[in-house]
Amino acid sequence: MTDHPRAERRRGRPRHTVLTPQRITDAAMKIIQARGAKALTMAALARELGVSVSALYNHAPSKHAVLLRVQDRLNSEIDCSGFGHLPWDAALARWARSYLEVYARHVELIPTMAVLPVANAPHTLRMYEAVASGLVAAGFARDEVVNMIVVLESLLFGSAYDATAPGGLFEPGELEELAPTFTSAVDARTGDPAEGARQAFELGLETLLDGFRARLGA
Amino acid sequence: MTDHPRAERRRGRPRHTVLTPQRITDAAMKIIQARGAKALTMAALARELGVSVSALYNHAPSKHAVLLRVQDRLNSEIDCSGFGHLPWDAALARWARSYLEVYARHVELIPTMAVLPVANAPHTLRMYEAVASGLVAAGFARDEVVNMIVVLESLLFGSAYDATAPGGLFEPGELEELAPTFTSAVDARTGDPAEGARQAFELGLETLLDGFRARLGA
DNA sequence: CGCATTAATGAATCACATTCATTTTACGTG
DNA sequence: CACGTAAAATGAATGTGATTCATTAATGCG
Repeated sequence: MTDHPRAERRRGRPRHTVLTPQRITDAAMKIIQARGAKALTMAALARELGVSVSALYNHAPSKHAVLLRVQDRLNSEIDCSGFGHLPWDAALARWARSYLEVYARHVELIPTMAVLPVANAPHTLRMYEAVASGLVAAGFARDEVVNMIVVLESLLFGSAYDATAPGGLFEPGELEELAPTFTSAVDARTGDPAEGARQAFELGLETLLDGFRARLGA
Repeated sequence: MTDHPRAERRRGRPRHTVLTPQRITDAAMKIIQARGAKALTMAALARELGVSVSALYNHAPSKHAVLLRVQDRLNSEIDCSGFGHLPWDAALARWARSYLEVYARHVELIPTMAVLPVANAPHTLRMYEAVASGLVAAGFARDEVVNMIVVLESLLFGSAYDATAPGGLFEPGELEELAPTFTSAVDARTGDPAEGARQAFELGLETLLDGFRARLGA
């Protein structure tokens, strides 16, 4: 009983080998990827890690805190590689498309994520730094940069919602005759909801990029 | 016992006088306005109406259904009066600003609202009809109209989130030195978070309107 | 009047997050 | 090596909400 079977390799401070922020986040991501965000309960997380539920609360003050770490992990997947290599608008477009892709996979997290403070989220901060310095280097005014990011993120979150909305989000149903023009506009849209959402996103993105380019000239 | 004390005025089908969709929605709105969306529980709703919780389930299949009715009520407050009177872009701007105003008052509802199907929501449908016919009358292609609406709504929901986000959404905290450019961009922003959000919304709105005008020319 | 339908009720049930008192474990020190 | 301490882990509550269900009351219709 003086030594235990597993995990006593490296000297120094092994301490808690099971419940580390890393592993908790790993397990949370695993659950989300396998069974969706709804399946991420503290009980499921504990089971995944082979500990009791209450043990988690020694390492994370709340489920919300766990979600913040998950978000930072997610944000690290967003492609910021364009900034510094491509022209600012191409880099921004790549970033936005990648961002959409990541979040469209986890729409249920958006309500949590969208209100999340940036503090103590290193990957998130690194991402914003890449975008902000790309834009500043391109010549945008410092006080515009954050607003540009907010606008693009808004478009993005909205499109991500739309992308995974249950098929007939815009189907007027029985009240069709109340809204003939709108109904015909909906019918004129493409059938695949994900494709429709992507088109809306592209419309918004390109329109915004045009506007930003124009603004940079002035 | 052949007649009861209250509410037996009009002939025809008075039936259930207490729990009608109207009154349930009224009570829900009252609670939300008084104590916020978090306070809207089935228990609170039942208490407000003076009935038991389970009684509600005879008139609404779920809380979600109640929220859908609330949303339709909210949407009826959005100002669509510009369409038909003003130029399309002015009408669209008025609509979008009013929309933002309404939802910025109830951010907690957005996650529910944003995924809500339009079917069986008469006011919502009336609103979309006004916008869609305004745009079609202005000369936009039918298959663009819905995407334009989606884009504006995305911007709008995003800004509404941002508008009520806890003060330092973008404050980098301890990790400031990781993101110097971003930090200075955040500092260059206006102090009041609601004002900052409004500015972001205006930036997006005006940029989009410019783009839409250009698109109409081509 | 009697029956069928609809409303309303209170008492479960279920799913979660979170708290707490207590025990277990690990580790450095005397 | 024993021991004390602090961190880690535990299981058993607790609390909050939504939702279900069997039962009872009322109401309108033939």
